[in-house]
Amino acid sequence: MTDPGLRERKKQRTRADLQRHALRLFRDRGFAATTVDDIAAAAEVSRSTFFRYFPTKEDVVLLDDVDPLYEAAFRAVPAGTPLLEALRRSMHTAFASLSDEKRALEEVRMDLARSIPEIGAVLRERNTFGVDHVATLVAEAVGRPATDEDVVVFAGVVSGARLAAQELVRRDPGRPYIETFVHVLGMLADGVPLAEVPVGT
Amino acid sequence: MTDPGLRERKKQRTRADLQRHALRLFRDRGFAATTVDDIAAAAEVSRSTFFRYFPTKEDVVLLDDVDPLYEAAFRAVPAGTPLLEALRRSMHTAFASLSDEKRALEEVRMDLARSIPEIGAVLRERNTFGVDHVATLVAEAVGRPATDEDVVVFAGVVSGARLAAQELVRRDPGRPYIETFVHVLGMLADGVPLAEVPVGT
DNA sequence: GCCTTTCTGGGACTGAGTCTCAAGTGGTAC
DNA sequence: GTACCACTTGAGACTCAGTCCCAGAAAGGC
Repeated sequence: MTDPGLRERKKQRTRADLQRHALRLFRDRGFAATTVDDIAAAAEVSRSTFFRYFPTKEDVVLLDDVDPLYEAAFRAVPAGTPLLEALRRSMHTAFASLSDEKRALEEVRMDLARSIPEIGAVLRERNTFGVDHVATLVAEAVGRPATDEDVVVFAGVVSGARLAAQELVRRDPGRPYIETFVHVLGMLADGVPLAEVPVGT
Repeated sequence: MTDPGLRERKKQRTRADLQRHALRLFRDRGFAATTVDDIAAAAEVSRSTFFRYFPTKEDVVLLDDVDPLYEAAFRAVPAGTPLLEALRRSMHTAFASLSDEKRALEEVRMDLARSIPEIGAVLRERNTFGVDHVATLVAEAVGRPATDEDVVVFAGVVSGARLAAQELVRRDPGRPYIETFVHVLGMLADGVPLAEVPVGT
């Protein structure tokens, strides 16, 4: 927590500049039509520098200081709360604590994730809500190994809930993503919907 | 169903050749170390031709004649079967009906999906078990619109179950993928595991 | 001020993916 | 069989993502 030093501050600023300009360009011209050269030029650094900060063009969308908040909120839920409810509540409180600026950035990221499939895929992969990440978190919370079958399946269901939320937003744009996710998690508390409904006419 | 004609047969053979050689090269040298030129050369066609058959290098892994079988099996489940059980059973029967050759091809595809993240992501995206695809299928089976919230959430859970199965296989290589998936679907019939377990020590 | 460490810019290189055009091959009608 | 049409292929040029390397600039410690 000591003074970061000039060098470190410059790096943080360069990284933030690159992301800011990149997201703006993606939004205005589209992802494919924006080249890395364009982004580097807009941020007034060289192409080389771009790739030093972000391994790929997709990664610039992934830079994220929101995910840690969800995690912290989850760990802060009082002991004794049922697992699914704990997850649902931590999503809610973490999102409520975001600044307007962060929330706007989050919106753009989500838009891109929805409109550009590759980005959506990468985002899901590396996000807080990837299966193995949730499994690790949950394992810690309930005091079981992360290899436990129940833990992994629970984590899978949570990831699935997120996929469902994204799909619902995709079909009804304008619907707020986080609230939808929270809502879906609530639905699952009553068991898997439709599981017992008979198929056929 | 009439005679496909020489032209059509040639195309099918070229497509199959490209996939066969590509998967072999991927397995032997790795995905990144195999260039499209290598694949085209092995299949004795030009680079241009490769891209006429497959839009990207990843897509060559996705060519799939197995998915339709799952779908057909699902539609063939007797009316009245509970939805989750119907899905579980159709997975089982469809996989049992595969020829040894197809099953081996399926193995290689699954290996690649597991070891190369980008492929895994694309596979999940376009697979039979993508959320919107399952939602469409389920909507038809239970006679509800595909936009129904319950339908989408159910579809999300099924996709999540598949993610969990993949994760379990990843942590315990050698475990058969399809059987694991079927097993996970069975677990969900009793509700979401751990949902009510309290968090904290 | 000087020396070391770290960061940047420039340029060369590989490979994916797109496009265009000319030549080849299957289908078909006579 | 042959002549014509539609479709398919091969070749080459081009753009852009991503990697590598090296020389010079900037920051930190003394």
